Amino acid sequence: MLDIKFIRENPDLIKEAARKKHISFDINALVKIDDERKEALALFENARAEQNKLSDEVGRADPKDRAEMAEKLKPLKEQVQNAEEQVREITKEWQAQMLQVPNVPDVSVPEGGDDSSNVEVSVWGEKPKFDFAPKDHVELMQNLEMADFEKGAEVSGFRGYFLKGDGALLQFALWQFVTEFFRTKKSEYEFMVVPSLVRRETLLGTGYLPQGEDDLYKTQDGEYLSGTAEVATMSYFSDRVFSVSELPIKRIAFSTAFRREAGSHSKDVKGLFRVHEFHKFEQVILCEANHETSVAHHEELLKNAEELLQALGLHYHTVANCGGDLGLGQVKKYDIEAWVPSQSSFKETHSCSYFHDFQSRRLNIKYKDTEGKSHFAHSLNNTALATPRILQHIVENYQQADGTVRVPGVLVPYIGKEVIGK
RNA sequence: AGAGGGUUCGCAUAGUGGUCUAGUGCGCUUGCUUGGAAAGCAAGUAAGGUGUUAAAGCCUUCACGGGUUCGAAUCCCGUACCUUCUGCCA
Repeated sequence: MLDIKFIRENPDLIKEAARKKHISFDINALVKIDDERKEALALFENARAEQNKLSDEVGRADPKDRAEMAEKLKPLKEQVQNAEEQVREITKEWQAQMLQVPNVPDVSVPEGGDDSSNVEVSVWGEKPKFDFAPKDHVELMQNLEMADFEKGAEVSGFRGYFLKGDGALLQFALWQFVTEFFRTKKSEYEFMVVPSLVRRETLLGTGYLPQGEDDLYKTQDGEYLSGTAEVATMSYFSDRVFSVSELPIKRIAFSTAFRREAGSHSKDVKGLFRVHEFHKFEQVILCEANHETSVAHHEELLKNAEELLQALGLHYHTVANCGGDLGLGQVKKYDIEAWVPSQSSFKETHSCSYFHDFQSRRLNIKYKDTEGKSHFAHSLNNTALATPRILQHIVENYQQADGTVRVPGVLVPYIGKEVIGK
């Protein structure tokens, strides 16, 4: 959500934002309906003021005169009701359109319609060299009895999986590793375990709805299963007014995550990369409403994720996502993609975005500055670690000729062995 | 899941149809007082919209959404949430 005043004052910015994000949005229609809304509002407010005044007079009058006076006000009542109805209808349409307004992407966001236009901004590490044909993670993990995909599909459905034995242990090890990482090295991030079962408002607030309806599971009671801990974590702070001294607020939140993956039927159909149910540690920051502050925290979130991947010894690169690959509310996004030998390509492990006040307007998250003036906070988030996805990267990069898998050094203490499969 | 109770200005409360323009206490801010503080006294103490050079004014908000009425915090209906009891349950 953007400020309607800002939208009206900067129509060209909004048009340019829609173009760059490859979203169709008619700003003229919005301005027109906003004019109508103001007009209807003025009409209603004037009628209401008149009604308030006259009704008040009835109240002050001698009781025996009241009935007669009240009778005369009946036409006015009808007028007020009509005016109010008018406002209600226009506002409904106005709100629907306001939810479609794209946030303005940063000038540094590359042009492009989809992820093929994302631009590499940095690379870390090198491709592992194999003197044998590397296997994919499905084969490796099945051979090592770390996962069962057949039974997964049978029990859970398409994209279902079981982790077992060392596969399950590896996931737990990653959770412990990332927990220790934040506890000891990033202690300003407070831990949270947050719900995945969330109400519609939370998804509207974070910007996943109304556009992402198809990607979300919904319960028969009307709640949704969230696709990321960001949703509940951000919503935790909704309707709050912070003092500026409390900012920035940093959280590392864990939850199960659910995604329908509608429209991805032919993509990544095998294995752990794209599943319906997974777990994620998510970094979330709320900070002062200042572009430079947002950018600084964006870089910080990126760096945290990079430190984790470096500790795990995974070769990765970072891309700046192009306009068409940004969500409605995102100002800028970096994806981190780590190397997958079986596909000779980088595959996403992290997604790092900032939103300016797009989310906090919808969620009503404010703070008061030192002068007591209130502002909507800025928000940002980045994956810290998502499992089981990253198991693919680990087992493939750490595989050996005999089909065994070395355990990254930082995980050895949590698994109690250096090689899986011996 | 069923039955009951509840939701009011930061907190606690008052308020069952018309000066509620939401009272009071606490808290907070400022001033007076004081050597300084406390106490006391006084004043102030929400958010959003509209409007304006600025303001005044006006509108909305007593969980949310409808309704009744000239007029709703107050009456009616629905929903959400909290809570108690019962049921179920890891």
